[in-house]
Amino acid sequence: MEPREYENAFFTRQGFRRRACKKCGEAFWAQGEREVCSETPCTPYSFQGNSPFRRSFDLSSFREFYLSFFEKHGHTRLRRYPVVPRWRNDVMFVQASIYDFQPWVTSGAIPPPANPLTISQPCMRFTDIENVGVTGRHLTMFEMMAHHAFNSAEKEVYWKDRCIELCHELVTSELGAAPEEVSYKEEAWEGGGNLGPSVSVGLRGLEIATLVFMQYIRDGEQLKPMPLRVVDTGYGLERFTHMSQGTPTIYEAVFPGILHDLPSEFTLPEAAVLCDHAKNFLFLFTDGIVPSNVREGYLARLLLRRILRTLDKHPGALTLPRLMETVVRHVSKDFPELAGDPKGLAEVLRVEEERFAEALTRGRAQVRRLEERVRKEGRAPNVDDLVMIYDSLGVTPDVAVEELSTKVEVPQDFFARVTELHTRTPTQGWGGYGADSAEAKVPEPPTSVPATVVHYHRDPYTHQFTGRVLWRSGPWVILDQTYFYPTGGGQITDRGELSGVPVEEVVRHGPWVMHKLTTPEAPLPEVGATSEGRIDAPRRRQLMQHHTATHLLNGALRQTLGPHIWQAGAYKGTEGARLDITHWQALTPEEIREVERLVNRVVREDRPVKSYFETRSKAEERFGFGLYQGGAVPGKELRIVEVENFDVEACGGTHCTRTAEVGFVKVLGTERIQDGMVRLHFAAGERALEVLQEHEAILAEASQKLAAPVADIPKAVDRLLERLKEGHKEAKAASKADVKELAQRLSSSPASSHALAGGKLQVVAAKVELDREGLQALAREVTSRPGGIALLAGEDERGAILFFASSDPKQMPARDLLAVALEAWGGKGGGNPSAATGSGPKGPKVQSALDAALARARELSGSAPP
RNA sequence: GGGCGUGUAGAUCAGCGGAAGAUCGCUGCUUUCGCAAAGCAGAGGCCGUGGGUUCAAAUCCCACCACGUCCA
Repeated sequence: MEPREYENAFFTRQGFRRRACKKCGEAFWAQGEREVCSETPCTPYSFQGNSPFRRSFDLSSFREFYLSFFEKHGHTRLRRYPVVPRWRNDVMFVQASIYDFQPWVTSGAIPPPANPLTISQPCMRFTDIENVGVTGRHLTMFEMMAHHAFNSAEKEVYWKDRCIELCHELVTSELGAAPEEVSYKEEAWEGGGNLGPSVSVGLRGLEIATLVFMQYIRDGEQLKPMPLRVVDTGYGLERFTHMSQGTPTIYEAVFPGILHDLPSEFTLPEAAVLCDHAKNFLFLFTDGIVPSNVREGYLARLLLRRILRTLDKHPGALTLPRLMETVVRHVSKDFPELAGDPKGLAEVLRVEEERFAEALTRGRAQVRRLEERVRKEGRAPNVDDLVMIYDSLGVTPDVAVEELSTKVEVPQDFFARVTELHTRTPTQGWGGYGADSAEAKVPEPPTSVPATVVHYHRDPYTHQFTGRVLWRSGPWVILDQTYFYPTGGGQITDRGELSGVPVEEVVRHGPWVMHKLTTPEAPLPEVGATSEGRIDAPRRRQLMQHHTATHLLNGALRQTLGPHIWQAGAYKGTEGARLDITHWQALTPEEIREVERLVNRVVREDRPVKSYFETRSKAEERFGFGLYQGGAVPGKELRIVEVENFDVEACGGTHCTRTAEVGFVKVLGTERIQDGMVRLHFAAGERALEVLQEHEAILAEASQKLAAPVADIPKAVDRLLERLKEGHKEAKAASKADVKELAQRLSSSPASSHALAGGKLQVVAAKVELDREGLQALAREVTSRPGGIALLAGEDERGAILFFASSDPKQMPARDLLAVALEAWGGKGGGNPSAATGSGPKGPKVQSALDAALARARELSGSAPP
């Protein structure tokens, strides 16, 4: 960034001068004669016990102080957004206040909810998790206070000078810091393909805020100006609070109430982990994260497990539920929603604690076994083993060392070694959202084509209409208006016809709804002429029923299982629909029945389903962020779908206008698609009836085949299985008896039985009609007698098989006998002294192989041939 | 989303190319007034699923499924 990027009217007016820090050499702006910047290490930490501010704040009072300051200066105050950004798929958590407005607002797609605005946004940053409590200032969760302004050609709100002026006024005249102590350090900022100048605000060795001016789009080496210039600021609420109190660490300032209420065993480094992680988990849980072994859920689980390990350091002093109760009591004063699901919270904690205990017991046992295995290899367990133990068993090195009988030093860089094992995947850019595969194939219409007017929201029942053709490219057609619903929000496309030509797919692309004809070359009215549209009505009706049923089911699940239920995904097709929800264990049959009863009761009550547009901020104000069940919806206005007194969601789909139209809802099955997530398959309306009819037909068929009434099918199957098992047993016993008898016959027949070594050995050599398994059973029978030697030949589809076994492997090794036979025969094989097997071609040579083996046996026993 | 680990008797696991094992539990018998215990005998296995390699696969290779775990 060029130095002139930092020049502004405020700096000039107030006599700020640009200079290089005498210590770090970096450029900063300040008043007075400062020679070094005000950040660590150039300026040491110097506010503990000596705050630069006039008064002392806690989190609550500073937040209020900040927000009302900016309100006073023309900003609109916004409520916090969820810490889980369901409106984008490139990040798991909100990590800065600007995330709330990306990508739709920052890209200019929709206007900001207010402009300028101010907010205090809870943010998650898990990178510092190891440092919590250790450094005295790290947290995994903090609130980023911010004031944002979005400047466009139409509306200039404010830019660098006013932004810095507001910041400076807040820190100096409002809070009381000496103006010459504050430094504004230059820092080029870049992220997500955008960049611009930025200053970090330093005071007494602490960076307390960052002011970013997003201004350019990177296009290779070139910088292009952004159409929307964004003032993006971030003020650390916890840091300001810390500074205002001047406490030794940030934790005393941020968690005074919780720290006070903890048992005295837990002092600072450990207590900080408890406070920070519990508070963080509470936000995650409230905003819809359920512990799991992947993605966001894994981090929620990690927090809980770190808490449990910390609690274990003082056994009996404090339990997880008690800790969480304390944290809820304190934190919910400012965020009442955190106390909204005490039952669910208690249940998830119980399940997680149980799972952790199990994992630990299993892990410890496996560590002991691993040590034994390693010992057999003739070495002692080493650090690599510990890394492996942690990585794949989840047993931390300190626990593993307890289990091992030999001492292993855990190196400082242990966790770095673990990280090294995992190859880094490149972080995803901004291209991810909104670009589904269907859209990628769509041709780009010229921008002169007017946006499509859509009617399916207002009127989902009209199936015939006329529209003027505005544009066409191959199979793709844009009309001035349409009733066709394009694929979106988990609801699949409408089908139908345009002027008699079948329409196979409809997609939304930017401002247009594009209809795809099945035949690209089909004749259609000229551009400018009108075309008759006809929508496949039964299909649309089924999709509407499935979509409304999804909302009913979602509402019923939340009512039955608790407010932690969030929609994690959904699909509405014609054959059926599915809904994925966040939940920590599989649904029980009784829970499913209860949900079904509730859903169908709401259907019978024939409640109105209202859909209407509402401004985003008003809707959020009225219904909260639970609106975003289906992910974020673009637009200044949200389309609200409201099932009276039951469920409210922001949704762009086509819906029944009364619940009775859904007809009937049946859950067809559930599965745990991953830890912390349950999928429900269901059907509604006509399709539900069809499915039940299919099931009935299947039952009827089963009933007929079993010759039992439907009600007796389970009993009939039980009997059948019992009989099958008995039959199996009998067959096994019979074949065992057969083999026994065969062995008896062979060994008493002079043609196949040969006494050697003066009768101490009995060789049974014979060709039988048995496969490999049969030969083995027979050989076992022969060798179970003292001195028994089996030289058996049999066959399967692929050829002849030899199976030799010996009860006296020392004198009469089966492998050696087989070797002789193979030589005479030309087959392949091998084995050990007590058993050997070979295979080769069928034919007379098999007999000579047996003869050769028998001759060899005679030699070995010292018996002369007859 | 990616890496690693684990799937063998009801349970916990061993075996890791040559004829499926141990411990606990279960059943029966002996002993006892009865219980516990001991002794003896026995039942119980598609060695996760599907391919492949091999004379021979629980064992080696590939794919999939399930569970666990770590990292983004």
